[in-house]
Amino acid sequence: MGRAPCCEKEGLRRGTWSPEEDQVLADYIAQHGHPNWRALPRHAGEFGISLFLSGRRATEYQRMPGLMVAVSAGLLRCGKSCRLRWINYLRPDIKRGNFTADEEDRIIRLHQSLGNRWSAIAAQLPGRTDNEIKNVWHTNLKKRVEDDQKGTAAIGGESRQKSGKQAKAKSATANGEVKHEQLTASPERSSSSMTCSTVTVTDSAAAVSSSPADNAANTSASNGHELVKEVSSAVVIDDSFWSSTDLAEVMDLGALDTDLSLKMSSRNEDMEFWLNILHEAGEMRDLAIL
DNA sequence: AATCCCCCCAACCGCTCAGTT
DNA sequence: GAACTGAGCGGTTGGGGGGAT
Repeated sequence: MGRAPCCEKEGLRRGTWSPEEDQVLADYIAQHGHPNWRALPRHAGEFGISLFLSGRRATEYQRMPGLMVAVSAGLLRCGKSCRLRWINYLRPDIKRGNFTADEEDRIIRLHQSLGNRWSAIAAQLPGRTDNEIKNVWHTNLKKRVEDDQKGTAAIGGESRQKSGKQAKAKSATANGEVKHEQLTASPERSSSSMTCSTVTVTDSAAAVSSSPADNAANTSASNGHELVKEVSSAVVIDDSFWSSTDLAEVMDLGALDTDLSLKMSSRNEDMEFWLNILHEAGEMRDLAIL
């Protein structure tokens, strides 16, 4: 008997995750964890709706219309895709940015002893994912090792440096000029393990937050491609903040500004507007599933 | 300025393994 | 022990950015 697919393929989104999807997923996992990846996409959608109805994500929903669609439709992703996105991208403890020379050397040594067991190698490098290590091996380290084995020391030394193209891209992120694709729901995405890191949030996201935790909640939850475009003035959060703060705590939805619901209550017209969108999006979901 | 081409990396696919019924 | 499910792992791919021409 053939193995059943991990999920229904029809109606599911593929490809790059949108910031809205990231937020739905991160919100849900921060609150509920991920006991069951298979069921997570549906539950995440339901949870997102409850957030909307409670007004806890008022600002985000107003700023990101796509978020409502993403939420109301549920996460139209298979559980496997959600798991991968979380593990490789959204997890709070992921260290982003360049691999240090020490990390690269460790990867090479570990690869010599462990082979292509990327998860085992990743376990020895806190903050690094197996996928990331696998990528850096195939794009950089493998060639370096091969060159070294050929005895071409000069090339080997050269290969330690990123290619000019890559180096430029990385330096851009180190300067806080986060590229469209490279901004992720993980703040460290824009940081380097060797350099400073910055986190940018929009004015609106910062405006509704009265505490550092709230700021972080908005930052963690609302960063995304579109948000970068929208940045008019950045709020910079130091690396130390992220390293000392647990995302689950940061994203404790109960800790969000309690005045938010009051703010929402003064926007009954907006609520009605969004409920209409919710309704329409629900119909869209039904169509997608069909 | 336009086009080509290389390279990076996020994400998908298919498989295995472990747990459950 | 068989059947099935879900999680995790490693290989692979394709989109897109950016340098080269």
